[in-house]
Amino acid sequence: MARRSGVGIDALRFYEKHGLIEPAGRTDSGYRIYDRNVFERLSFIKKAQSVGFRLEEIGRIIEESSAGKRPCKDVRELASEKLVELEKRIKELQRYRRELKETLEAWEREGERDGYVCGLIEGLEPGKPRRPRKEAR
Amino acid sequence: MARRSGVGIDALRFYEKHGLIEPAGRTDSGYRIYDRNVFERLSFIKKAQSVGFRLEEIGRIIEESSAGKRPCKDVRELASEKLVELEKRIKELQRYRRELKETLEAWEREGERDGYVCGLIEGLEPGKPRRPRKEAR
DNA sequence: CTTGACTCTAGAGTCGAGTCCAGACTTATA
DNA sequence: TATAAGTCTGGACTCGACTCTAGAGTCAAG
Repeated sequence: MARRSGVGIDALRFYEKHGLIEPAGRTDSGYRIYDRNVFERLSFIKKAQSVGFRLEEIGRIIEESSAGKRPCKDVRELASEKLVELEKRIKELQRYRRELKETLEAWEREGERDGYVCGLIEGLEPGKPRRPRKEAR
Repeated sequence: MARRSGVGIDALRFYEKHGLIEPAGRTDSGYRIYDRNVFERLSFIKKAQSVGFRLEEIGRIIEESSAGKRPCKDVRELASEKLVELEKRIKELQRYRRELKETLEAWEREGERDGYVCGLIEGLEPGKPRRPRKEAR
């Protein structure tokens, strides 16, 4: 399943531990048996992640769904929130991009500038710190 | 200094521990004395962070700078890399936004859809997982 | 029957940028 | 002088989504 889904064996077990998936059964020797449901579940998880849901949220959605509720209402609310967050984040990053680009261009035009450490950076307008993240692989 | 710079006393000490700042001295009782240099250093750090440098990179820049080298060349290289990363990241997020928005609009038009867990999400095209980050405060 | 490639488990480690803690001390105010 | 509020230290903890480790068991091919 790890090979076919491209999810990574440890990730699979991690999902299981957190209630996101459940193998269909075990062999006599204890090996997990996965079926098509799990494959679909994984694809669901990937898609949900790709639009910004955290695993914990995905877990809640799945839970409600198997409890018979239609999770779509909650999903929609969650998704609207995600959208707002996403737009904020994009604006922020675009601001950084603009600043960085302008700075690089100014550098091209002017050569090195004097500054406390490096005029390149000191010439920037003050900005809020940004917390970079590790990228998905 | 924490109050005037808006940096947070623990962050200040964290920077010190990692060689990014250095108090000008100590009082008899051991209290740190900060001066204008530190204030400027902090402002440098904030700006560098805001365009995507990690503390470790900022540290290297400062180090080279105090070793007498002009770090601007390295900074420019680093900055170009940052710009590329930033643009990649923005494109990615824009894709997520588009997908999420379309999905939400489709939901508005069609009402709930059937799906394995929630048609809302299953209707999406496959996408790479995204690792959400904790936002800067 | 051995070798190598796989799986199992529980639990620890990773990344980045801090934040929080306890327990001891210092400084300012009433 | 008592109290409140600040600071000192070193180290542990946080977040999210994995990833890695060790040590043991299993499976297919030669």
